[in-house]
Amino acid sequence: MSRNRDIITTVDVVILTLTQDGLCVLLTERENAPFQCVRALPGGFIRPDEDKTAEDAALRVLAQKIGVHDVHLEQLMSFSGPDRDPRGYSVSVAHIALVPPSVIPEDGLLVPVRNVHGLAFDHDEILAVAVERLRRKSAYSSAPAALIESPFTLPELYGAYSAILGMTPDPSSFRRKVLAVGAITPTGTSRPGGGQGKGRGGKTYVLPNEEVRTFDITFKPSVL
Amino acid sequence: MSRNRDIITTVDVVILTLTQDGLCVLLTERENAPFQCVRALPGGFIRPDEDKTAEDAALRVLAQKIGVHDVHLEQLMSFSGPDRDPRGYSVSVAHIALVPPSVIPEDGLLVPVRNVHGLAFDHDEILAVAVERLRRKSAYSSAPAALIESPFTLPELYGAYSAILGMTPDPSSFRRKVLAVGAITPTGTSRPGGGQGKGRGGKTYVLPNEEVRTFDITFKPSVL
DNA sequence: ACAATAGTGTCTTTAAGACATTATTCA
DNA sequence: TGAATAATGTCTTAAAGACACTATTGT
Repeated sequence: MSRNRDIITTVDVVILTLTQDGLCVLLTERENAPFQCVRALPGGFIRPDEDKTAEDAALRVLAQKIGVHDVHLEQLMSFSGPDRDPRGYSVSVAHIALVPPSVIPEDGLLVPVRNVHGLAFDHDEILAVAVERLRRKSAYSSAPAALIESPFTLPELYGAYSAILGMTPDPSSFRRKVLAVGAITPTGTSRPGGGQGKGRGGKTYVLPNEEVRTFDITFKPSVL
Repeated sequence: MSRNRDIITTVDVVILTLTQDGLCVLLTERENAPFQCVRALPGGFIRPDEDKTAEDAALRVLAQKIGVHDVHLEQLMSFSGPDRDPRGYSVSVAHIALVPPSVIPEDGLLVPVRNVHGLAFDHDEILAVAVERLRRKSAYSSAPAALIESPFTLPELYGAYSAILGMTPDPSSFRRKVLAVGAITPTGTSRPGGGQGKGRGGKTYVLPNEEVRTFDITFKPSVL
């Protein structure tokens, strides 16, 4: 009979970013059993004498295993059960991080989420929950701004929303709403040369306090 | 040096309901150390050989310790650290349940949340997070309907929203929105005698599928 | 009949969708 | 100068707030 203290406690992190290939997740290839050589979310054991909290454990794992530092983590949810880890009954506290592509290390295994399947453990499910959470949150917050380089132009931000929501809000309404609600703050400077180096340049913005703001309302698909 | 498997894994449940005294939480008085005789949220160890998941553990604890059955649980978040439980480093997966008063056992320790303080462990904090979550969710969902007896009349539901949001939306707009969005379904029957046995009776409604629905929009305070 | 509560109708106001128009930059 | 993109303006439409009004029930 297994005792409570035989339960394995771990953390996993879903690091999401947005590239030309759409929404991507940072994965690792497992070096050891179980699931050796299989792709997985970055994660590891909680070390009681090193980690004050599960979030600390997640930050430590990111720094040690994949060289990602100083990211804002949010707790996603916990996953538990006897079968999710072959080593035994486990509880994993999953976290989510929204980062711009520049935070991803050069040698990082960044994969478009639509191509991800067959991850180790129950990481396919964790990823699905994370993506679902991001999509929901994007409809009523500035979350997509956290996935792109800062500062950014309004058309760039619009593109991020469109990519994540899978729809195109009316550009004019989009501007009005995002600016009215104070979700982003102008830097005062402009970027020459538009997105692809063509056309008019755009004013740039940043997230105030690097923080994602929530709105009162939800973006709906435009008819166009 | 402590090993990962020395971590204690538990569940805690915040059972919320709405009475004449406002939002209330169901507590227990601890029978054993630590925190003997101190009030706490219902909770207990995850038993790997009995509980398939943390949620199962929470349901088992509710059934065994306080005689609450068949409630819908939602995961709140996990709390972890070396100091939250004097027995050692612990991870607790906290859950939240929204129930009508009738689900609370006769001998249950039901306390208005505004009077709650000095709970065992970090349960004050867990309760605060749960209440915050309920308040947020109430602004864009039918969550308050889960806290009152079903079926209910529209004025009763309106009262639930007002109590939880701490504001009074315009009653007319409230009706329009709640009905338009299909958040509640009419039973076809009416209740005689109004709320306090006076005045006109009201049509009654239930949550479709007993499920809380989310809206696209947010209730704002009316000027009145 | 009257008091009390439930429910409806409609005017005003706000804000979103649609889309034409103007502005700026680079080749 | 023209192509490409950024930004603004304005008309229409949908929906929320305000609030007067009607409806139903119990005493």
